[in-house]
Amino acid sequence: MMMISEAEGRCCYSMASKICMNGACGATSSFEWRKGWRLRSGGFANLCDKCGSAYEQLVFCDAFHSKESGWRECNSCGKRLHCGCIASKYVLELLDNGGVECINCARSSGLSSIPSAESPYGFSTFTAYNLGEPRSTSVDNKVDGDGIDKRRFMQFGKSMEASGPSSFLPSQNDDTNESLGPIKREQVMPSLGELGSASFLNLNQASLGAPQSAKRDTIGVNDIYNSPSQTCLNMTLGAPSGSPTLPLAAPSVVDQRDQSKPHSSFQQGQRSLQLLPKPLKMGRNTELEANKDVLPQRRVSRPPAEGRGRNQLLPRYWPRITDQELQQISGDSNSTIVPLFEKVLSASDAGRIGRLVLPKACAEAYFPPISHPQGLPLKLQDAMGKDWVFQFRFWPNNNSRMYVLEGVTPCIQSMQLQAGDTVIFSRIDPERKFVMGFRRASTSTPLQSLKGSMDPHLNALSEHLSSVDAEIGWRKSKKHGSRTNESLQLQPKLGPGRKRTRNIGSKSKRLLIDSEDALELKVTWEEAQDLLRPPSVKPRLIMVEDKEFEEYKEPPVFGKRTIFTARSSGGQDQWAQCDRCSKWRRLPVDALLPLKWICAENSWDPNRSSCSAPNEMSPKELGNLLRLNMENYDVR
DNA sequence: GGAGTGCATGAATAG
DNA sequence: TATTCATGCACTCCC
Repeated sequence: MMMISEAEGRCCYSMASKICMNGACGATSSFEWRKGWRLRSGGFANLCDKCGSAYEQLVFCDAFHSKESGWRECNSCGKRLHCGCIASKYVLELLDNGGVECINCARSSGLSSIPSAESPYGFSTFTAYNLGEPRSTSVDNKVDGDGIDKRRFMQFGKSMEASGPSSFLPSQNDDTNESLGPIKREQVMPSLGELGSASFLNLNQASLGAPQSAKRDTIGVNDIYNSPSQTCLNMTLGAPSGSPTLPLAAPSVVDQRDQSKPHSSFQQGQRSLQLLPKPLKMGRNTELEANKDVLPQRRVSRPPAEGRGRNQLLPRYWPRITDQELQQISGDSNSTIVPLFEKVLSASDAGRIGRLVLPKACAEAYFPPISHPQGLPLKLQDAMGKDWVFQFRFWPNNNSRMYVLEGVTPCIQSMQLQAGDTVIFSRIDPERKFVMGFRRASTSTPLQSLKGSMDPHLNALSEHLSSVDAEIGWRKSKKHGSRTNESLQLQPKLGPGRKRTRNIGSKSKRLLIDSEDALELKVTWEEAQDLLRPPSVKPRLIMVEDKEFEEYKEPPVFGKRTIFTARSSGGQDQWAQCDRCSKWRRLPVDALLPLKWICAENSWDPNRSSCSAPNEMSPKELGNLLRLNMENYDVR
């Protein structure tokens, strides 16, 4: 057994991974390094079970690996330090020129931005090692910017992937080093201070050939944090600008495999699609399908591409965005928009109380870990490009946590959101900026409204989504175009928040809103009116709160949307599109169709009661006709 | 008295 | 059965 270099330190929680030095083997073995453990005088390295070669030890901080991960050389003293996580800010200072200085040099030169206040977490010192040059064993025999064999990381990633996220999230329990047992998310959330200490681990790569070369630099970390409450998490992270602000946390974890295999969000989406459940049913899908040329893809839920424990996210929180949109949004830009999760606003969320309850799994997967109920300020950009700072915090709840964003009322109001609308949390990479889009409940067409944003990417997203909105052909008449005042007026007497909730259905909202099947019915009142085909009996007109309603003895039924055209000779025709072949068929004006209708059901015109029958008009004529009449689209 | 805060409760859901 | 999460509600603060 080989002795790993002497080290001492404390760790929040971390995954120590041993990777076989034998490139042909590449086996990985990992063990958990738990908070409070101290490593002294080796004992971790041993021989690979697979091939007998010595392991190289990597200490792997699960929580905060960033894209800056890698070996960096101090501009001043030349010391090479492993910058493996955000917390390594405290051993490395980013310089304006993109370089780094070790903290000692930075302090000597007065450049260090790291405050000297006492850490509230009681960590006094930790030990950093100058481990010399990391060896390259990468496939291309080249030390890349990370300085760590990418292939190995990929293998490591595979190993991690295979074992699942929870398998490399050891317990954070201070009190015991006993068998880990089931790991609760709560237990693996490091405190800020813990994260600070975690940086040590990323410095602690022992080199087989020269463990004796390790020089010790004792660096105080009792000055890492002033106080958690003073720490504002700017989600615009990763900019190597040398900004003096402390990048105290990453907005989300970037898996090593994600780093080693960079891919666009579109690609992520492609990958994710393989995991998709049944496509989301949307109201009007019949028409949308029939218009494949204008809407090639359905809006489907996709599992988020990254994040701690993303695999545990419930599908209801999967962001719904099409690959086409992602591709176009990503476009030629170097930036990619990574949809993280979305949430349908509850009455509480949208109410004046100003608290938006975050799904626990999402909060823990994508937002910075917090260990104190007071949480952290979290900066997000809204749909208009305006920055907001919310308090991201949690409440203890039944041995668990309840995560909330506090202070969201102004933002919610500025976006004119209400219960039932969907807030979509995304991230723009590589800027790693969190953005908050939304989709109105009043329309199932994409309305992640980001128009007017100062951010070109947001604008691109906005423009695109808006165009998709138009392209979908889900015509909004003028009376539908804006947020439907009528639909709002359905609840005019109800104040915000709780009382309206009763109408929404309280807990049953999960059925009413979140169910993908139910989304088929997720339309505004006015849109619903358009979809209703009242029986051909004369309604009785009644007045409810100054609104005129038609009352029928029999319930209306959903029918297929058709269009009506005026003949030059007078009279009207009704046109319906076959759900199978997409051809338009002329029907009697009084024909009532079921929601799904195909040519074979065209009992009015035997010559066109088959999908193989040609269109009645040339495509051009039909197009003109439809275009003309779409403007006055009359749905019955 | 209204607004804000923090925890408790219990229905819905997942495992 | 455990967990999640929407919401109720008691308490405190402030005008």
